[in-house]
Amino acid sequence: MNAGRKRNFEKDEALDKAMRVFWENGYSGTSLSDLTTELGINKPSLYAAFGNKEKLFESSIERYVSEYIAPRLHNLDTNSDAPVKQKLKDFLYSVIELQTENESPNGCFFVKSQCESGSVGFPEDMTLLIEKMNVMNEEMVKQFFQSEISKGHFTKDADPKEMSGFLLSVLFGLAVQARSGKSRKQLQQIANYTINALPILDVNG
Amino acid sequence: MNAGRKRNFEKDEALDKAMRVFWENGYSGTSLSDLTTELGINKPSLYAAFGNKEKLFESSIERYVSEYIAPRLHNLDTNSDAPVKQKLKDFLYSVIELQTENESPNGCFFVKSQCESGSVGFPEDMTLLIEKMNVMNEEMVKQFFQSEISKGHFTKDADPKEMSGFLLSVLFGLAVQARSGKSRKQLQQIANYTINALPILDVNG
DNA sequence: TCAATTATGTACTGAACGGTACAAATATAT
DNA sequence: ATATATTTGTACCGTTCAGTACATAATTGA
Repeated sequence: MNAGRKRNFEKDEALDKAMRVFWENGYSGTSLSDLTTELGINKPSLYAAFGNKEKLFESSIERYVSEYIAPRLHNLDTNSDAPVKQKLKDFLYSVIELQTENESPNGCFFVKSQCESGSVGFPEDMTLLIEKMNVMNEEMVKQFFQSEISKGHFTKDADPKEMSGFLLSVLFGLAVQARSGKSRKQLQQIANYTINALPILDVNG
Repeated sequence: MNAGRKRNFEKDEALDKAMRVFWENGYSGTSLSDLTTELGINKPSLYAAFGNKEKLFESSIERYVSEYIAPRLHNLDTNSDAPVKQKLKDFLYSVIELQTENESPNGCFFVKSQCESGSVGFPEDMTLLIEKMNVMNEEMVKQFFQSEISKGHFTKDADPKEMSGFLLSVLFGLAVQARSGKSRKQLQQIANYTINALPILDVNG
């Protein structure tokens, strides 16, 4: 163990709280006072632990993606041998659940950040990071469709790129609607409608 | 004509510029310096003409909706007796054109504001205003589907509420994707895919 | 025990924030 | 001409911003 006084907060807990503050208020909408108040620590501790506001935001969004997005995408790809329809429903419903959970802000932190990126006060590095993560997520969704098509679960002329673009649009749209207060049930209706709109070949043919 | 010195800028032009600044940077991401620099006027003139930052934002979003959104929705409802598919394509394509125009910021000012609303620095009045406008837009899209269903252009079990919720989700999603730099062509593909996913009854039966 | 190391709390920095006071400039009405 | 009304430019207000200096407190290794 190294010498020196012990930190009297859990770094991981603090990061989790910071993520929620940014998720609620965005980067430029969040002040250091907001953060120190919510995290219950003071500025020197925050800077020692996380660098600065920008670095803390980057850590927050990385945490969001690895904790909330990546597992859901991974589950979509590897979720047993359930029918496509069920896989998609599980995936969309779990995203909707996340977007409407009472313990965390409405909507999607990642979508909110995409909307904020490109603004003057939004650091270029953060925009690039978000872009990179977005490409990775797209790739995973595309691979899912590719795999399902190759297994014969979609009509033969189905295009994985088109379908992933379409599904991501709906997902992003759901996030916006969740942010504006739409109920879980309303979003689930949209999800159901979306799934039914895909050219899925039923197990029965 | 009233007495007093003449204003040496066009109020409407200035509002248009302000709208674009907010559209690009959001409410909390825009400072008064950003505004006065871009508008080419100084603060006392801005305050005399538009009240304050909050009022100017409200005027900006009202202008955005009345200038860019409302006409497109109106056109969707009244666009001659073209086939539904064509009406929807015209509508979605014109929205995509707006979201990817080089002369204005990428994405949709309205969607960006919805994502920002609910944040601590975002005035309650503005959130309510946006909510109200959102309900109106939803209503117009729903009425379009209702009307088209009653004309027999959709399958009989089609639900106008579900369909409008779905279409709005895609629209919002397109805005997010436009903001993150997707090309016009990519967005048009998604639009085409969406239209084909709707249970439209072809003119030929 | 005591030097070295790390975290904490307070108090501060210069810059930027939203907003305004006030005098000079410019227009109209009489 | 002159009183009145309105806009403009400058210079300022108090507050908050992100970030830091520094002294004190707590922990370790020797």
